[in-house]
Amino acid sequence: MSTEETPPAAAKNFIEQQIDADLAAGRADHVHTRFPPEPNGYLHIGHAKSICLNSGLARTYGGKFNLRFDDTNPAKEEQEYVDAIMDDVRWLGADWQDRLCHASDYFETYYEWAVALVKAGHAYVCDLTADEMRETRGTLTEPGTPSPHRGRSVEENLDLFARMRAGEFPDGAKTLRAKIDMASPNVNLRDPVMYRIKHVPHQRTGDAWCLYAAYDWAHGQGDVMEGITHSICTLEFENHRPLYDWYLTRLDELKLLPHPRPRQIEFARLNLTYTVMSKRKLLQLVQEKHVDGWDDPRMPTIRGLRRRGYTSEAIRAFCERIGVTKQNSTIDMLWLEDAVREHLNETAERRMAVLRPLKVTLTAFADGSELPEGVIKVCQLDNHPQHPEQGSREIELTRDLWIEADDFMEEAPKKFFRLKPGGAVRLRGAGIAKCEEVIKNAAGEVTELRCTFDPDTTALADGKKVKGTIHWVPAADCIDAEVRLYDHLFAKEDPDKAEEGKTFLDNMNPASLEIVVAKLEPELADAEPGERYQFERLGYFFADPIDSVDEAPVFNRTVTLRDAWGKEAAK
RNA sequence: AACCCCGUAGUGUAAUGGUAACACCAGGGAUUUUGAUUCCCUUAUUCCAGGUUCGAGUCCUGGCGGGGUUGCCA
Repeated sequence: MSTEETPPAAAKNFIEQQIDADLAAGRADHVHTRFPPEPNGYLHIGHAKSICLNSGLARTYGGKFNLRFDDTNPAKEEQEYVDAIMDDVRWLGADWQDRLCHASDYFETYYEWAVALVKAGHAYVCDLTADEMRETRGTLTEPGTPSPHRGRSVEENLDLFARMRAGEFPDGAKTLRAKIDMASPNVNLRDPVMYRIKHVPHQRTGDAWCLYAAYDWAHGQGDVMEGITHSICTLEFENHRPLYDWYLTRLDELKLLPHPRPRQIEFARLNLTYTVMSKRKLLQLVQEKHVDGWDDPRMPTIRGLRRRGYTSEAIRAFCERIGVTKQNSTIDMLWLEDAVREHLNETAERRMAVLRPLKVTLTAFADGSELPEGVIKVCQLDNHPQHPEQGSREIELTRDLWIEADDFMEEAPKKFFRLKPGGAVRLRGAGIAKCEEVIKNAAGEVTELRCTFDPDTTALADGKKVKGTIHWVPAADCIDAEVRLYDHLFAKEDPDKAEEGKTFLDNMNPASLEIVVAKLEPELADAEPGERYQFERLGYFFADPIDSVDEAPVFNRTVTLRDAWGKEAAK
């Protein structure tokens, strides 16, 4: 038996605590959650937080999780988004099993319930235009004034509502409104609109309806149709909760609810540094072509992150780590990057690649003896130093090599452990190279290094230890490949904090993408699209699944390695 | 301005009336054929003022600060 202590139970977030309380008090006897996207855009990392939260809650409590499309506004919604959303939710690992739901599945029930509310005197048909309604709603400090149609008889309301459904009136001519309180300090309760007329075909119901439910008169109703117990949403819906509850209470009084009443709980949405999260801005970036589409690897969309090379494990770990509260906060992008580094450090095989090549010619052995014509040494490189079971591969060292231009400095500071004139460095897995000569072109730029080579990898002939190790590829036996180096899309932590007269677009990072033609070790010619590698000392790279072709992979940099030297050098 | 929500190390979160803590970041050190990984150490925290209580980060009142809300969007 081990004497390990049992790990402390993970601290519960406030939602879990409330669920515990509901369970203990008998307000619920199980947990059923849902993720309710509107199919009018692509999912982003903020949605991932909600998906992980909702599906995670179901898993933790042995409950169920639904995917429900909140498709109540056909003017904005498209099938393209539906397909992409399902694919992304599935990729994230959330499982809705056989419960793929749509608000549009309940349109008939919503309508029947609305009729019941009309009959009970809780709703009325209003002829006010949108402008008139705004004018009579009052302000935050002043009460609104009742609509002149507020007192219509039940019979008249029923007749008008039926004719609304029948398509007798043009868009915007009439609405169905809940009769609540025009003087409520909560504006949402000032006779909110339940139905508006839109003669727009719906992607699922076609021309069946010209009447569409507003969010508030749909969401809680969808929840209760599906037996949702805990309806989790973001903070901006907090002021809607009284309305959410009001509708459910009226329906409950009329004994119409098929399931116990769900409970709405709000949490703070995710904000991340160096990016924007609003659907509107993301759409703008795509439409105005500031990025190459929704799946541009710089986008915070799930599709962008996938194309960047992020793993769903990393995103789930990130969502777990950031916690759930009601406090508005902005998470440092470092947390996301760390999560993917952590996962890829464990799983990605290592390879060598040179992003900015500098020619190196080996001229002789360190003892002065002559180098062989072809292969000097067959080097064994571990695919994963921490996991030897992942095997190794061979790279043939020849006289002509490429090394990273950054790994040589003519006038190097004392702490620079790489190559410098007269200095020595270890070529990873090969041996030690000593820089004997620096060749320059007419412009004075370094074009080649001539080095002697010692196949002993540990120390110099004089016994001095070699501190630095650099990566390299053989010049004759490497492949050229396009590599895309991505950085933050925005140069400012908070892109929305723009100067007077400027917008978030002015804060875009001009260096968010750099494309280089890199020299890759021969093994990488066989990289399959979608594979991830660590290019040693550089970062994690993802073989682009769209642009890679046979024998010619294209790599996207997912994230760099942590770089202590970079920090030191920046000082 | 009215209503609602939120204020705990730099950041993100715990502590549920009983010794303020964890992770990341930062700084320092060890190991290392990736300046990576791994390991060790260090710094620093309850917005303010009253009140209740033996005892308050926690409860109450007031202030201050931040966010949300005035779509026939969700």
